[in-house]
Amino acid sequence: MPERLSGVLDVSVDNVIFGFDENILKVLVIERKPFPDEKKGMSAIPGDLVYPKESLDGAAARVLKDLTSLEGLFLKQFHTFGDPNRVKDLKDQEWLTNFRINPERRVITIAYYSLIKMDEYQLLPSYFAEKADWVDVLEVPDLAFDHNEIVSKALEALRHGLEVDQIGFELLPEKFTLTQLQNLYEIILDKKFDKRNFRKNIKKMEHVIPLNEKQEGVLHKPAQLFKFEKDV
Amino acid sequence: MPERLSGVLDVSVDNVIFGFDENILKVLVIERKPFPDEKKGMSAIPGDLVYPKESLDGAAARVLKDLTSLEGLFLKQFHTFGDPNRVKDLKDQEWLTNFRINPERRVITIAYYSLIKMDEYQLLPSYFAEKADWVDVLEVPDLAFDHNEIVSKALEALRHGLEVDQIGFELLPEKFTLTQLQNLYEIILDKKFDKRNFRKNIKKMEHVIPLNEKQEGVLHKPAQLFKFEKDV
DNA sequence: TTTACTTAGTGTAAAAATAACACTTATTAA
DNA sequence: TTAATAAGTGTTATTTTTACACTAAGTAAA
Repeated sequence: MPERLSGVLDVSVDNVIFGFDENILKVLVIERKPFPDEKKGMSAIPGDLVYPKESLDGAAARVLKDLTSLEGLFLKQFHTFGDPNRVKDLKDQEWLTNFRINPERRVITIAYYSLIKMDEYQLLPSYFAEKADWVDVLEVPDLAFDHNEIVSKALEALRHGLEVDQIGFELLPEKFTLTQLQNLYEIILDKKFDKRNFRKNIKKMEHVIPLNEKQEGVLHKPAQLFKFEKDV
Repeated sequence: MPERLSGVLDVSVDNVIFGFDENILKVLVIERKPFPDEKKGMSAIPGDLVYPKESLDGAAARVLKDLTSLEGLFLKQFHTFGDPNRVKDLKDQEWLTNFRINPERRVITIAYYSLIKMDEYQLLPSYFAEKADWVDVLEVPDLAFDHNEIVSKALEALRHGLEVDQIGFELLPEKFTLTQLQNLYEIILDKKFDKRNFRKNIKKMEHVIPLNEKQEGVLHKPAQLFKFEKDV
């Protein structure tokens, strides 16, 4: 009978939150409290251990709320990371010693991503996080553990998800213009589209519905507004 | 400071192994040893707890080998299942009581799938598995825990993977005919293709290489053989 | 009231990809 | 020689994708 072990691994969730704004795509990183002899805490993405009785999706939502105050996001699981040597850095080990009951214990982590409109949410750092901040997706700093790898896999998953699952509409104002929508696609996919062809494609989507309203307060020809209808 | 718990979850891996044969797609299920008062052990897909020092991919491979003797498969992680109530069935609980050190402990499981040629592998059940058998993918029996859900998600992932990642060529003999290849696609995707159009598409794939050889021993016009070249 | 500025909005033609379709060919066995 | 079987092959119509440039509607300033 093979060796049988129990309870020697910890399970965490980590969230890669992408923030979208008219012109840019960012990632949410938190900064840990520094140690007494440190200038600046290490940066990381918001994640923490899963409680014994909660679902993974639930844990992801709770942890995110605890660390950043963000709630109500659509969090999509995309990969589980479990390299036994995920914690290579000395600083990371030190941090674990201070904040975990079993710092030496191996942790596997289930990673989620989400995409939100930056300006609709306020980031309020918590007990654990010195601050929570947006960083450009192309200039992600050195992060704790294997978080840089997690972020880059999340970006792949996000791009894939935008095309396949039509995530993304949540990011726009309730009433949006086609130019705003095109912007969103271009920024996330890092790719330009032809205006006319883009609009032709959108017109095929049944859940993008034209409204009898126009943009107001702009100093040029006002655009028609559209809304997104979830269930068709 | 929020409650912080450690070591209260177990981590397992589960493998959904699809077996392909000229005409059919099957799934590998194992049958557990029955209890003394049972006629027949419950069926399940091969999975077990992860050891403290092994990678997840490594655990998936080891567990699979232990339970079925299959080795050297390409195992692809596709989802992690962690519902706190994964174990609903009374029989499942009973089984855990007999075979796990901490039977009441919640288990999250990282699921993998693979696809192999059935006739190239021999299934040898192990200590834990009464037998290991192939069942038609359309007639999967009631399985332990949430294994039915895992299998159906795996099938989705497989179909997606066949088109996107060109998994699938491992399934064919080293030298194969285009009809065999078409068969494989048709069975896995459960969909018919036009012979001529299919062949046109294959000719675009640089890694499918025609050989100067023909099929032998068939009682009809022998087909040209092709091979699959991994790195282009 | 005219002009300048800004972004919205629109159609067409060429090119590429996909879909539909049926007969001839090479081999073996009787 | 014939019958049986699966292999192999091209063309045309349809659909999808791409490339491309001017006019329209509103605001603000002269």
